[in-house]
Amino acid sequence: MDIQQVAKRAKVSTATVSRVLNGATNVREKTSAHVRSVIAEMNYVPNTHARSLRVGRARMFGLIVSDINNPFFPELIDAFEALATEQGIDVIFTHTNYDPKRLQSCIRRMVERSVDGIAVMTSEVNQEALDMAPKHIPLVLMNQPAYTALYRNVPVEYSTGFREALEHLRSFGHRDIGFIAGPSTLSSAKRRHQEWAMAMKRFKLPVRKQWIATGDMRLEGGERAMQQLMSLSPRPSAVITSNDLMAVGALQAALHAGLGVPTDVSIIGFDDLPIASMVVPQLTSIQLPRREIAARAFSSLLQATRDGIVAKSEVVHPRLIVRNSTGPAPRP
Amino acid sequence: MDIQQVAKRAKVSTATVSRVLNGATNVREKTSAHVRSVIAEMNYVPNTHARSLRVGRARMFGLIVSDINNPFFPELIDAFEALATEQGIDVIFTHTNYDPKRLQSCIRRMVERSVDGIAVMTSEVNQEALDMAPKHIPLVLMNQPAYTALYRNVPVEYSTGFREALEHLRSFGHRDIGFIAGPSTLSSAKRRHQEWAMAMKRFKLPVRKQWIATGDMRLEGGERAMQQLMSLSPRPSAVITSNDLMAVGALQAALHAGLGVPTDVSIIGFDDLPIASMVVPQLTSIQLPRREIAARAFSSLLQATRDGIVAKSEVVHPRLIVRNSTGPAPRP
DNA sequence: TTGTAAGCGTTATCAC
DNA sequence: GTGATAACGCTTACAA
Repeated sequence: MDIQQVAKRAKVSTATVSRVLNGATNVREKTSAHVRSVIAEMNYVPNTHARSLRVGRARMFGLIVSDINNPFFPELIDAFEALATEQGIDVIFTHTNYDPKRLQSCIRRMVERSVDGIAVMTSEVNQEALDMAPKHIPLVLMNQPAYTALYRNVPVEYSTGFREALEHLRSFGHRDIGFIAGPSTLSSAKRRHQEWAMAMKRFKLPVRKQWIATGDMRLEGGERAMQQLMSLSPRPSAVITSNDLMAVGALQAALHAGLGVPTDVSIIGFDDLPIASMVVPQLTSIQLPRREIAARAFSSLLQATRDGIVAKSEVVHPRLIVRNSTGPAPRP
Repeated sequence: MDIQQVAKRAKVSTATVSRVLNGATNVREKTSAHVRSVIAEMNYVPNTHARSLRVGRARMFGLIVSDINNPFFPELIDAFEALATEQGIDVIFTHTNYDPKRLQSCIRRMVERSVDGIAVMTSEVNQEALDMAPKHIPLVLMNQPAYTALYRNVPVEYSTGFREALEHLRSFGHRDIGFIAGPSTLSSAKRRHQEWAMAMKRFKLPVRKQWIATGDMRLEGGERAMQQLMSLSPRPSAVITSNDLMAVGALQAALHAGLGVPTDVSIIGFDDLPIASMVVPQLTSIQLPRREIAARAFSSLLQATRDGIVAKSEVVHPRLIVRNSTGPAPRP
């Protein structure tokens, strides 16, 4: 079933069918209507491979994330896909499972499909993998300041989030603020740790080594880190964590240790995942606006394919979502 | 950059390059090695559109789910994609947001890309949408007994899960068991409700109308439904819910009402989402084996494309994951 | 406004 | 073993 058969049945040329298919204006309305009816009647569906081969563009974007099982990503994917669909662009999607080798093969496969652009929304990237993409395919990265020279970027200004968090805690009278960091091998975790420390200094709050614990970014890690922090004397009256999963773990550890949240200790997470509003007490969390990140990435790619102009990389700002895991500092 | 240039540079014909690319055996090893080195040197990547156009198959499967934001799906997608990658098959992925109209356009877009098979892993399907796919493209559905005549199917035997759940509760001395159902407009929710009722009858447990409440499949709905059930007298000593989100809501409602879980009331969820093990107490839940569903769907499609034989649709069995939200029935 | 025909990059057939 | 070449289904000059 191809355009020839439609043409024959409609008694026009393939060129005319093609014009109708692509909404060209230089077709008599009567012809167009007739062709459309034949198309419908025959249940004809054009072959995208032939079109892409001919046109050189595929009307397709690649989207790569670290880990679809990480609740951070589904909403990002959703938003990206919605925007793409709106523009008649399909999304071919893969994830790397945090494996740099896989990033490389992901990009390669997308290049083979000659996608028109690739959004690499992983927390880690490496030059070797990015090199798989020829220069004419635009790439956009998520918060990778180190690569802005060669690629588009969606920068995330973590500091805004920490500033809001510390303001919030300070307004409740907290001064003794601990941090549960992620492994320093993860660049995003490292960055969050640094930004927290900088924000603390800016607010002239004491940064004590022993009030910084490290977890594995998972619930259990948060639990253990919190146990450690809560066994100290003096111990922090508030704890900020590097992600929500560890915050949930910290919450459970605190409750388990007989401490009230937020009466004895306040907890702030990072990411604002759906889980944040499902635990009791609901978690105050620094929200990374996932839909906004997706939107910026998408429009950056779209611009690149449309007119080749490099978008100004507008910065995305996290913001604090206040719920019930934060409250006044306990009297000493 | 195409196969011609590689051929010229390697001083062979395009046919030979193509043979090397596709691992044909009838190429002298020396020639093959030479061509491969030229390919590497030139950083040549074959064009999949041209190949698909010529070969007629795209080495690509379509995967459609209801809602990527529903934590049920990411693991399914992950598993499906992993299997596909193993076979050198790409996955083009979309979601319908539970919109039947969107299912139709999703399938249409996949047909345009001439995928080799489509996994429709939505809880709802409709004939009109499925009709978009020509007969030569195999479709596999998830638990849609009504469509098995025309399409492949991954049947899910809900009853196993409910049987295990009721056995578990009965061993704890529970007889008064309530149910929080989903809206009967959702076929999966309806099915779960029916299966629960049938299992109750099989165990000769009393099914009381007032012990069946209805929620919206979301946390809030479970909360309200549980409030309703807990205000009854007598009230059930255990409650099974139609999904985990409502179970979490029910859990919170119970705790909020001053009832201990499981000391005063036991709760069992359905799906075994990640959240089930993150709440306190951790939720006992009927697990739908998502990876297994994905695997069955994938291998069914693969078989269809390989040898056209219709796979026996092996039934998937849910099973009970026992955690801490269930315990002995309270003494009356 | 419509038709003709070349060509996009592969692979498969046939010849050598 | 290797090479020449005709498709695959579409879009787009160019011609009419």
